[in-house]
Amino acid sequence: MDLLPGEDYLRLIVPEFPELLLGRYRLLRRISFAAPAGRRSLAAYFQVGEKVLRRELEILREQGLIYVEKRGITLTPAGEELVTGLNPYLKLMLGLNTMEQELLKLLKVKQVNVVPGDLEKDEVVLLEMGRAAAKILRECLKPDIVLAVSGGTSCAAVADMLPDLAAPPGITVVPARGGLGEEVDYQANNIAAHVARKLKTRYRLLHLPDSLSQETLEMLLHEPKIAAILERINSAGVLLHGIGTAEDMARRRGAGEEEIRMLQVKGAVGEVFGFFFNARGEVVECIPSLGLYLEDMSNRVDNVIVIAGGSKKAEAIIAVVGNHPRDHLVLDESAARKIMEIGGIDLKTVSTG
Amino acid sequence: MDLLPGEDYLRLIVPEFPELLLGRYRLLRRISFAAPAGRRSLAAYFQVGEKVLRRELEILREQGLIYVEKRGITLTPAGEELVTGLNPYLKLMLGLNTMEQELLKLLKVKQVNVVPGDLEKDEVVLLEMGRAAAKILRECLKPDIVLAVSGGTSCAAVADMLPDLAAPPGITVVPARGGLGEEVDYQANNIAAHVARKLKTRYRLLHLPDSLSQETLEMLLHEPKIAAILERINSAGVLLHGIGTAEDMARRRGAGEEEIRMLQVKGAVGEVFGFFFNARGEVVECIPSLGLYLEDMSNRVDNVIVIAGGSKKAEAIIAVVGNHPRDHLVLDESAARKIMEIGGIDLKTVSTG
DNA sequence: TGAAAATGGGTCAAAAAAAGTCCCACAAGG
DNA sequence: CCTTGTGGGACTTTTTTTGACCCATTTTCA
Repeated sequence: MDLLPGEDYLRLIVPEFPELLLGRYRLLRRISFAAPAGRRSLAAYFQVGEKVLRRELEILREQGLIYVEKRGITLTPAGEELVTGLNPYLKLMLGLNTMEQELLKLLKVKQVNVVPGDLEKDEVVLLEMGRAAAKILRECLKPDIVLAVSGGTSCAAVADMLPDLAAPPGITVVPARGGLGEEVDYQANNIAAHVARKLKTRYRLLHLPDSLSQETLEMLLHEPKIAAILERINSAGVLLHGIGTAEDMARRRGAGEEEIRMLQVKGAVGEVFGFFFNARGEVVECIPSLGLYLEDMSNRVDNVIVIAGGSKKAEAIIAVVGNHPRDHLVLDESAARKIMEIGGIDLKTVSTG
Repeated sequence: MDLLPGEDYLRLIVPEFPELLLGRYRLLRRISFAAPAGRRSLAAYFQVGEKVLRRELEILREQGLIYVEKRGITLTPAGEELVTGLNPYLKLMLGLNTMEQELLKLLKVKQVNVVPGDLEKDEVVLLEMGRAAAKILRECLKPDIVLAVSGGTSCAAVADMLPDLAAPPGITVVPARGGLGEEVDYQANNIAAHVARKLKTRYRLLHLPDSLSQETLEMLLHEPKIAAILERINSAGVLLHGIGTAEDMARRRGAGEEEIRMLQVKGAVGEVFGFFFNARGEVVECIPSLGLYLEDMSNRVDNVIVIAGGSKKAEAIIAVVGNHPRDHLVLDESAARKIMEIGGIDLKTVSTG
């Protein structure tokens, strides 16, 4: 008779517990980000009847976790504390801790952080991931280093969730690579600036037109100002980047059907600031631009933080993080599960909606 | 924002959880002791509709915790493991651990063990207490010592729950005191024999008629055989005894109304093998008999284990254990709560039915 | 400033789930 | 062999849940 962890006992004897816990946690989390949230909008968000939501809210109100006022629903201080403080226990309950252990073995990474939920079903998960990555990022920052950030919604979320508290002095924030044809909100330049503002430190941008020819790039490379910035970028001590699926990123950057088919033929599954990888982690294509030289990056950058979520990115994450050493990986539960599935490891844990 | 223990978080966000957990735990515990148990008899036991119980059983069956067969309901191995293994987590959840801490401060005792539930409402609790005390008892046993046990239902439960596994060699089990007019099943002699059989060791009994005069006792004292046994008893290295309320014990031993009124006048609240105590722990009356000399007992006995349950015994427990050093105290949740209430300490914990 | 939209609260009927109450076939024990 | 207790099934009644409203108020945006 070996003693299982108490969480397993709880799940055995009260099987409806994870459902209740998760449902309310997601509700509180949503309120936390969407406050003041309306009853109807919440019901619409969770695709659930208005009355069932009302009952849940009633319970939360009785527990003193939410204020429910004319203007909407807000978290009480107790609710705020709960939604942040519950996280480690929730991870334990969902078996995410053991999942993190497994991912450590599976990938070339020193630390894994799985946040509960599915980014594709609940956008709040992205912000939670951002919060987690932001915490790690702050711990990596040391005086006088260069922090390089990539574009994408994930990194934007990190910037959003960074508390605006001054970082160690002398830090410079730069984009990892410039001119990749992203939407402006998710451009590396924009995010670098955003992060720098939050950290109350300086930044340097790399403004490049999209899709330049190789010759033009060569010429730009000799421009003193650009060369100076590139040098800064390539002396980065911390790198924060997201990972995209090859197809999505190609489309988002305006590739034609022909190019996408070429990528498929070449076996591209993942993308990191303009470089496309196949499943073995080899660069099979890249968008012409300037920035970090990916080839030997892992040797020079002290801390590489990767953030990516959603089950559709599982393959891409394996391709990149499974073949290139990284220090920190932040992902969501659905991506983690998918990676485990592809990796042939199955855990008997509760599934999250 | 201080981090509360996770259990408090769980109670906040899923307030119906303790109810579910406790209900099913009690159900499993009952099945464990009453197996094979019938659906109707269980419903009658818990004073609950047959259908509600049927639904609970359905859930437990789905979880693989019970076998439900024609002959009745039995625990599966998983169920057995759960009902024993869940205990520490349950105590944590109910705040019994903190309660134990408080009782340690309040009473003169080195170790406290509070078992969940109310002995007066659920007889199974007595057996759980017996199990807990039995475990402690075994740990106290060393070769060649004398173990003295008192009478009462609580000590009988300890004997019942002792696994019949050979104890260290040379142990002698004796009754703490003889001839107190108890019902035969709960007489110290009987329990001593029962315990000895379980421990596969020898025992010596002290057969005395009830209610003897002081002169007769003096004479018996000089009988060589009796003197020899008394010497054994007073060399006890381990003492296990229960505690009774003064009134109950007086009645059970056939006292008249007049005597009971006298006890009340003298302020007797508790009783330990024939000695009646007032609230300050002073002996105010005793049933004439032979056995352990209570006065200096605490000086000579290495380990004194006390077992008592039920809220009505709270006063008696305080009187005895609050004034005389004891080593181990096993009690039930209801007694513990009542003691805390009398002691002026209120914990905000969930109440158990 | 004013209208439109969104808020919580309340109500009421329909629907679903739960609960109470049987009876039945079967197995065990005296 | 019969009595007693067992689980399972079926049925009705009751309770709860749910969905779909409307209302008064507040907020928001033009």
